[in-house]
Amino acid sequence: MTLLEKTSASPDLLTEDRSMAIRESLRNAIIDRRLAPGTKLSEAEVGALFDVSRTVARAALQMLTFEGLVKTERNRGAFVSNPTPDEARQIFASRRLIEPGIVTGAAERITAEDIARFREQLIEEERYMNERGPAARRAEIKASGDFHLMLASVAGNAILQRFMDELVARSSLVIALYGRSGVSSCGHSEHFAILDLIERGDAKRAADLMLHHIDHIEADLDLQPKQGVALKDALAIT
Amino acid sequence: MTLLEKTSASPDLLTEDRSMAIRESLRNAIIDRRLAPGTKLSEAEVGALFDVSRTVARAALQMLTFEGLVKTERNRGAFVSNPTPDEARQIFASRRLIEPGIVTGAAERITAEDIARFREQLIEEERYMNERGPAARRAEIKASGDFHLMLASVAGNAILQRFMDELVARSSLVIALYGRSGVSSCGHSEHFAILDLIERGDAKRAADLMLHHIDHIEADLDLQPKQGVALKDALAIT
DNA sequence: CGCACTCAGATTGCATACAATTTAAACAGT
DNA sequence: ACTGTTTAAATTGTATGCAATCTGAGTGCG
Repeated sequence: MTLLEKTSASPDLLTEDRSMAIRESLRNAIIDRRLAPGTKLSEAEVGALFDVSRTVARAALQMLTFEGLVKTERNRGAFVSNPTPDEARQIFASRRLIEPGIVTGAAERITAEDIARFREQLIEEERYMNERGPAARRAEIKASGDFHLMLASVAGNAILQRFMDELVARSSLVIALYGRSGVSSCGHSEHFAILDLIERGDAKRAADLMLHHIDHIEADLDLQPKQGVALKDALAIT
Repeated sequence: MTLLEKTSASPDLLTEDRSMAIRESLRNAIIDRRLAPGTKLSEAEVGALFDVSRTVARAALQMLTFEGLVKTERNRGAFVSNPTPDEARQIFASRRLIEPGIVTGAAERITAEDIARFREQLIEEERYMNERGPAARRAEIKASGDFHLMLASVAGNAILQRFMDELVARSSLVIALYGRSGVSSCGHSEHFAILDLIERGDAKRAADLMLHHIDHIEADLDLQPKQGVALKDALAIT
């Protein structure tokens, strides 16, 4: 566990919810892979890092467990999730159901200012795409997810927004684990195209394209159930 | 807070997760309205009822807060959720996106034994429908929700199943709050029809009917935003 | 040399103690 | 009487202590 920005960001109203802040910080660390899947998150360690008691650290870990970013085993502790290929498929199946609805919802309610903000976001995403190195790659995955989250936030359904929060976060984990290549080179242009269709008010086509977009993301994954027979095979070979 | 079955049910493996058991128990109490919306759930009281410390009670309340069945305000405590009409609409909008997918998933994977179980469940539901009294009404709402949950469980997507758990629970609250009449007299026959279509393998029509079914449930609600202008109006009148 | 066992260290589960905050009740002033 | 203030009770937020459990190194035995 190395560098975690302690989010001294907003000392205002939100600040007085420390377990939430820790959750946010760990969440970010997980989704852009500063914390690798399988990493143990001991209560004492997390508490020490953020200068709180185990009680608060524990609460944060519980929340992350609920969102599926962390798996806890009784009497053993909390670990960064290591999604299986099957879980990955379920994540994307869920997104295929929800995101077209998000898009049509967003198309109805989006404003000109929203669109401007989206364009900015997409340009930033493009910047990361053209950079090299693992840091840029992580930032790219994060930014790519943020597009979907922004869409969810303008769709005006808090419940779906929360579901998407979870799904996008877990997708980032999956992409980092199973991603094949220069991931979103194609995905990025699709973001632009989706935004254009929404701007034009063509919700139907935008939703369709979103479906394809999700297909493309999943198609770029290498979801072989390697672990399932690993032991048997290993024994058979030796 | 009156009678909460202490679920002495399974003293076996599952037993060693007390906060989970408490969550389950409170959850049931909330969705069939033994705990009315707005009721305060103090940590000490919950702890005393289940004979655990505040720590464990608190964890249970945190989980319920995450699923939206309970709202907690900082330094004030936890209260049974009192969903607004707007939240209600969001809940049903979410279900409209997810449940057709659940149905098609279930249609692919359902077995003959599953179908038999479903039939049993529907018959039990019918029994409650024909009884009188608030207890039967509560049982009816619960059983009606269980049909949707069983569908989700055979669809084979753990994530969607969890989402449905939350949505169905919150729907029960909404129906109890805003329900107009002999709620699911129509809804029930639709359950049968949906099951029949699934059995025949006609996933498309089953999904369509599910959509209509959700529409019918929501149509039976009285979602006037009464509170929004209540104060202003009250002042204007006097 | 390998295997099982034991025991110490570390970590989680839970209860409890204390500090911070809210609530409402008593009280005083007008 | 009524309003505003003060004060005490109750409740939540957080830290910490103890018991239960797990892990792994060391040890003894085959």
